[in-house]
Amino acid sequence: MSSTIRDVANRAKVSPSTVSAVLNDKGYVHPKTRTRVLNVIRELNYTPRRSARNLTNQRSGNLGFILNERYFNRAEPFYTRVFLGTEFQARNHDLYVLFTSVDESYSSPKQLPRFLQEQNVDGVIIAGEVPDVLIEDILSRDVPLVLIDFGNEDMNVTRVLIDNKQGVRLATRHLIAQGHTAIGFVGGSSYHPSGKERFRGYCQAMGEANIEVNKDWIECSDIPASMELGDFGFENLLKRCQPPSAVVCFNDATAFGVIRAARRHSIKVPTQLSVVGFDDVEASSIMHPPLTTVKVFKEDLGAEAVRSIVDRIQNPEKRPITTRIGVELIVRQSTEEFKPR
Amino acid sequence: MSSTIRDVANRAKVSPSTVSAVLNDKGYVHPKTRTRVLNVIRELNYTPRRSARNLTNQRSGNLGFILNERYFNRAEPFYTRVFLGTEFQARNHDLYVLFTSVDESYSSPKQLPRFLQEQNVDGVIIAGEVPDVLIEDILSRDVPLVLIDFGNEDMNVTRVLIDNKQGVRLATRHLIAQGHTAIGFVGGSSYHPSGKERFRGYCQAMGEANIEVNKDWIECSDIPASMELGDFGFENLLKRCQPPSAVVCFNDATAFGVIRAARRHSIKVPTQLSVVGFDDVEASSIMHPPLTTVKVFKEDLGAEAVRSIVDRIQNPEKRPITTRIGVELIVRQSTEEFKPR
DNA sequence: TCGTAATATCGAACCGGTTCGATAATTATT
DNA sequence: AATAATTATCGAACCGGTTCGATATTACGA
Repeated sequence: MSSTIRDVANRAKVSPSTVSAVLNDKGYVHPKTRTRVLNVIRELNYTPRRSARNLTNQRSGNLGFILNERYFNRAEPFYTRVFLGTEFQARNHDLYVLFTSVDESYSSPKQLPRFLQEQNVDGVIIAGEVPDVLIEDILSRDVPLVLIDFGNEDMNVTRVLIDNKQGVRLATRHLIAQGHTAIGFVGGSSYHPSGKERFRGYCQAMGEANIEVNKDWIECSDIPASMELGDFGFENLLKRCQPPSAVVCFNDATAFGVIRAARRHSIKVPTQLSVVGFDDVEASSIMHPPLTTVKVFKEDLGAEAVRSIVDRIQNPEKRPITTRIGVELIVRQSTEEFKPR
Repeated sequence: MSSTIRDVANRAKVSPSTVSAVLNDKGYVHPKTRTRVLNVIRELNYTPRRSARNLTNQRSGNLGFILNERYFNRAEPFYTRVFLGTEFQARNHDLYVLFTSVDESYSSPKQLPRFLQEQNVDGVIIAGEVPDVLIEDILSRDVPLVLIDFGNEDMNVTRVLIDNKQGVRLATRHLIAQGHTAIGFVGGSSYHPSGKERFRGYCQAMGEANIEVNKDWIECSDIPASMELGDFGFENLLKRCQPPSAVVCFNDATAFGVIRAARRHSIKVPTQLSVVGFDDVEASSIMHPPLTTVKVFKEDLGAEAVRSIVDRIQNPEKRPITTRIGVELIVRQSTEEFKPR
């Protein structure tokens, strides 16, 4: 067995409490004693055991990261990166991140993630959409909670959001600057707050440029954001009207779907149709043509969520706040200057 | 504060040890007492605290999952899924998975992941290539270890591997069945064991069909498996000879690179060049044309690794074993019948 | 009916840290 | 020089479980 604090204490001829004081920089320790203890610590290659620390400190040293089963199964590259961001930042706070998924059908506290039942987390980060009941159940247990890319004002929860409106505004303005005026929008239901915001960004940019929005160009269905959403959406749009010269999409997956549908109709991207996405997932730069998109700093979302949750753990009395993470337009080759036919 | 085992004990008029016996199905407990205790447990909504259990049980209840920083930064969709597989299986064993990355430049035990220093894991899973020293350092600490898709025979470590040879054999045979004979191979260095095995699978399939392998068709460079590998590799190949009619690639990323290079040279995929990948990452089905590839059951790799590590934890004396996870050929549209020009 | 075995429950000790009040030693104050 | 304040160290108790030997009760066999 490896050494304990008492081994160190014996060897350094002090009491365990003194060793503890050295380890945690607490109370009075004579400099001479301190170095003596530190030397023994080095000699024995001693590190306090996590499980022991956790028990006395009445904390678990873990953060929970919850993802909707739907995203989980798809291994959504977006949320994966968000998770990596939390993991990275958690190290700075001497915390670990426990990952789990929660089912769409969540309805009772009995289905709460294991780490909550076992009080094995000091706080929880939820990424993306989950059932509202889950959020309520967590809040009612007085576990610090932070939502990433989800939640609304009246939930009274700390949130870390994407600057959706600004992102789509940038994307739309980019198309306008390229001479496009017939600009469509393919998005999802307005249930998810991001959906609403992104649509607003589109409207705002169009308004700012005094371009009238043709309702036929707008396609919002209730399917979750995905390739299918883009594919069916654009297909639907084509049933109604002539294709616009450019389309703003809810996210990259949607854009891939739009491009697929366009290809089916022999509409060339970007020559006949400019397409812009949102997120900048890995595939976007691999695709042909590489996708013009709004880059979301996914790791930053995660990192900021950890910062927020640590703040909430330390100051539980503080009111919940909302942080927005900036975005950046990445111009690639799925958009080009409008050429009248 | 939430209730403890003593609260339950008091309420049920038994001693804590009896409650513990009920919880763990150990020793003799009268059925009547058992139900009484169980009722109180339900009433108080009691769940034993993880940190307390961990301390007495002298275990952490955690598994460590280590990924090379290189893969980590790219959020490799492959290893992400492997991780998800471990997480999922870990639940069945009442374990949590702690994720971390380790730097390419690892050289000293001081750089060991935090969870090892703090003895916060009962076993470690390493996915993909890492510095050999890291493996040695972990083994020398007597921490159960399982490697996924890495390691060789003389390492004497439990491994979970992909059936690489069979996979590439299937892929190559598929091309041969389509009438191709000029079949190239674009792979990486033979340092990674998978690289070697996949190349062997190609050679074997060619041999079995009595097709002579033209060395010019084979391109192996030392770049890590990536789009660049495929791009440069195919570019190099074209400098040497006429393009083959089909190419087997080390993995999907490599295949994407080959397709990019082919496009640059106006070689149409699949009309003029059939391309087959390996892994079946998400992007492969999104691409145009959708990639024919060898599907690796990534979650199974992770799940099997957890099963192996649990086995190693419980039977440390057992000799390390190697498991192979099967593969499946997924035919999409990046390959088609050979048409002589 | 007695002795032994099986059943049932308990209390104390322990896991490896941290905390905090008690105490001792040193220094400052007047 | 006596007292107060500061510095330094310690020991015991505690966190919330589990373990295990001791003890009490019941069942069984001869």
